[in-house]
Amino acid sequence: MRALAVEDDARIATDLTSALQAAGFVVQTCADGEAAWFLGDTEDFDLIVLDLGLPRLDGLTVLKRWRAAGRDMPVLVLTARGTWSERVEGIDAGADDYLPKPFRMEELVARARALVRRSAGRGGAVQSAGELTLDANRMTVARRGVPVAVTALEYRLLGYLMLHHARVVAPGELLEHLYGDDFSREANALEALVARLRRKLGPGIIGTRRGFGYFLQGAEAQG
Amino acid sequence: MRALAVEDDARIATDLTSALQAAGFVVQTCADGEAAWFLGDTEDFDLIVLDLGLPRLDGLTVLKRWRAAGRDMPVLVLTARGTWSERVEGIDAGADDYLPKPFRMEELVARARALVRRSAGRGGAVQSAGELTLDANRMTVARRGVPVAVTALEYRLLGYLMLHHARVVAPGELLEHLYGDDFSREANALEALVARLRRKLGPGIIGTRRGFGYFLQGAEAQG
DNA sequence: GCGAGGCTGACACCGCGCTGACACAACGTA
DNA sequence: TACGTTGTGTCAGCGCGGTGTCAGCCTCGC
Repeated sequence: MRALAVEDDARIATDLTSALQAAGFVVQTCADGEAAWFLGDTEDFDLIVLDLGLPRLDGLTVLKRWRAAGRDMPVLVLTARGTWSERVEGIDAGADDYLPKPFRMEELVARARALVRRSAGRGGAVQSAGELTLDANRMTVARRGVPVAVTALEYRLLGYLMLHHARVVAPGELLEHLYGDDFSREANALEALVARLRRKLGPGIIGTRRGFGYFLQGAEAQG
Repeated sequence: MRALAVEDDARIATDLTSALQAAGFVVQTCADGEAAWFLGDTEDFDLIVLDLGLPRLDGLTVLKRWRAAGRDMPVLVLTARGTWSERVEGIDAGADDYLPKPFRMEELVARARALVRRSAGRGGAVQSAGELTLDANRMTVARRGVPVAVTALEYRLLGYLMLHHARVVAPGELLEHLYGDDFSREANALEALVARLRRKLGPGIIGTRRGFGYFLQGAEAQG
């Protein structure tokens, strides 16, 4: 974990550094707004602790510029003045958390850890098998990175096959998953669906085991 | 946006509700820990405001149980006692933010909004995706910098889509977060809402994936 | 070579999603 | 209180995309 501590009071800066280091961060410090802005914009930090009262460039301005530039690292703001309107201002400028001086180092560290933990927990719901990639967020399908337009039903079929990509899935099971208890469909509906999908995806994606069912042709080539 | 306010003091609960509603949340309240635990575990909220002093089940316990169950919605904790050790305890239990009583409703709302935005990985009060810009303070919308007059409901729809601008949002989810548990509306209400919004914003902003839902058309047009 | 299971193109149908018109409630105003 | 205004849900209708059905062909396995 890399942390940047922006603080012009040398004593507080020292305390900050040692506290963060004790919590496992690699700490870099800087003492004025211009330098902070440059560092935060050009380098990658897992956390920034930002004092608002800074020489050369105000902390709030620095923060706003980072956010305007699309930098979204967690920023913990420190300020001497503790009025509520100040705090609202800081939060609206894009601060992730706020701590009024004076504060206990234990609390700062706890909040720092919480911020980092939270920002780490953002992942994509993208899964892939073989050449195929499904994006559950955008509901899109791609083969070798080339997007393929699929309908809702086709997507669900692919999703189920990918979920069980290591085995051959029986037509009955697929029908049940796609349509639930509604057995009004003929078995051919599934075959038509697979055919359309194959036309869109090209060969080598959906395989057939005659008499057993369908499977995703991925890493493991089934005879 | 759906918010749950857990607060046993009726007067504070009322104030909370109206403040959050004014900020565009659909608010549900409950007054004891058991009910809060159940609601937070079974339903989907964009934000939970949690008082620690609760009858039947302590707020901290409720929070820990949610986290243990893998529920990761943003939780803003309120407490009467403002000692720093208390705060550390709350944060370690999984709180995303902390506000000691007494507090200003303005600050609570600012923090609430910040939490919600942050949970989607974004910073400031002004957020944009593609050509669209939302200002959470003024509740205004602009396309390419040109302001567009939208109603409260339209704004909330856009806000939710922008919060989840990377994914396709199902109609059911939109209905739930726009109206809460009130299922009196026909699905067509949403379609009408989207239609009106599209007329105001012009084409190329709100996209449809037939069978899936709606999404914000940003830089990336889907395949 | 035969038969059954699987594939495919054509087609029809259905329902999803869009739209304009209307109804009605909430609100401000004269 | 009566009246416009505004916001929003409801309704009916419609176009079209998605999907099931069908008939016929292909192909695998014996």
